[in-house]
Amino acid sequence: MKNLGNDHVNLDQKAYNQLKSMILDQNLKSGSKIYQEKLAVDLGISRTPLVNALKKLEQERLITAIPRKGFYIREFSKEEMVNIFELREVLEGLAARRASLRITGSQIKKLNELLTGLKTSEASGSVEKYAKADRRFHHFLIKLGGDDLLFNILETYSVITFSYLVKFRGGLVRPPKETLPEHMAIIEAIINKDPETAEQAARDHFKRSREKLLRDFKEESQNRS
Amino acid sequence: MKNLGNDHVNLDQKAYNQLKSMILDQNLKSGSKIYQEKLAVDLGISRTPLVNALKKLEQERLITAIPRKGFYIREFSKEEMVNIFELREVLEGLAARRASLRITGSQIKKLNELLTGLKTSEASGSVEKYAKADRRFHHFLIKLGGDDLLFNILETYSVITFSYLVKFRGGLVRPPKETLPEHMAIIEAIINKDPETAEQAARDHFKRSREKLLRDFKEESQNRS
DNA sequence: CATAATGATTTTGCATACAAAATTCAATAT
DNA sequence: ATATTGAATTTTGTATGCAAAATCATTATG
Repeated sequence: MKNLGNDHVNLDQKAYNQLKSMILDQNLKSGSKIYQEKLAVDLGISRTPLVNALKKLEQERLITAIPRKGFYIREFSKEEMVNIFELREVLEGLAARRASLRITGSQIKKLNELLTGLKTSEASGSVEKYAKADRRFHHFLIKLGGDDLLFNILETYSVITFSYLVKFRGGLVRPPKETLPEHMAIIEAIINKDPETAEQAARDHFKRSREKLLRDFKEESQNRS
Repeated sequence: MKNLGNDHVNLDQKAYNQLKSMILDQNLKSGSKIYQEKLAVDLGISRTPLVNALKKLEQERLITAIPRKGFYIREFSKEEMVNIFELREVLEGLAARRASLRITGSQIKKLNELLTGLKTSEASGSVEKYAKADRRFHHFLIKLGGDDLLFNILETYSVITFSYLVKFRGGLVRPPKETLPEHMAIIEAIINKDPETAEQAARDHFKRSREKLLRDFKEESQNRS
């Protein structure tokens, strides 16, 4: 029944993981307030580890804390999303550069498999499938090129991007037809172990998405007036 | 109506600030263990807000947590420092780019004042003074070009860099004579509102420091064998 | 002697208690 | 009907209590 023995289960971590999925799955809706006592009971823990997890997520910006009022699921503004794309532009550029310098044979194989995944899901016409393959690709890229530090930062911002896109865009900023060649360019440069090209390709990819997002936002606000 | 009555002092925040200065001033020496009960009493608070502050500093990487063992003041390896410089290279590059696009007249004035500060302290021959002016300059730069997000990340890593350099290098990676012209180039590009040049100048600055650091580390390990 | 075993002490992880602040809600005044 | 007040209730911030794990000191064993 209970997990006795040496492997100690850390409640902070457990709460953190659960909350994170709940936020991403929209089980906790953005803008809504956290009722600590109730949520703690729901999760089967006390307020202590719950609040620890909330504070951690606050630092990751998935949650907002208002002193003496409580914790709220974060809502991201358009400006913030553009800023996050700008950040990912330079950081994932760095990850691509580093990846090209470090990649091994088996990792090249894995990268090619991910590319195949992107291609077949593009061909299948399912945007959702492509979005998933896209996330897998970026995740592998930052794992490849990121040390602990870089990986942690990028992972956080990828999660935010993802949660925003799923909610407001159906998962993608631009159509697969447009981004597939860009993904191929990044992969190619990494496999060729060409750091400059890899960084530039990754940056271009994000820059285009950021610019598209910005255009869409402008258009939106025009249509509204 | 303003949210008045806000003289509420948050113990988490208080503990966080105090711990951070204690770490930077080497009052808590790197590698040493935190004795929660004792430290809490010293700070005049209970373990709860102390542990909250420790967890926050853990996320900022100034502290390491080992489950079931405790919190320890972090020691930075050489590899990590090089990685941090790499990060700052792309992030402060971004900050410089953004700064050049947004800078106002009064900020230009301030920037020129900081430049004067760098020049006079270089002329004075005091490395310590120059190191301080250097920090003020970088701090202003990331404030200028950083949105909330970018500023927070950069601030954290600047603090780490600073604490490392003070401990192991007397405050600087390279002599003022070498870095002063680079600082001037960054400032000039920002004032000229030239984003590409500003980003490149900031990146070059960090790249050179990173390479110098790397060379020194290599030399060190050779001398040791 | 070194090392293993044992018991005592300290420390951590977590739940809980409780005062102070915030919020809700009913009652009353405008 | 709306605004105001002021209990009653909820929620937060923080301290404290306590079991389980880790560490330390001491003695026992090869």
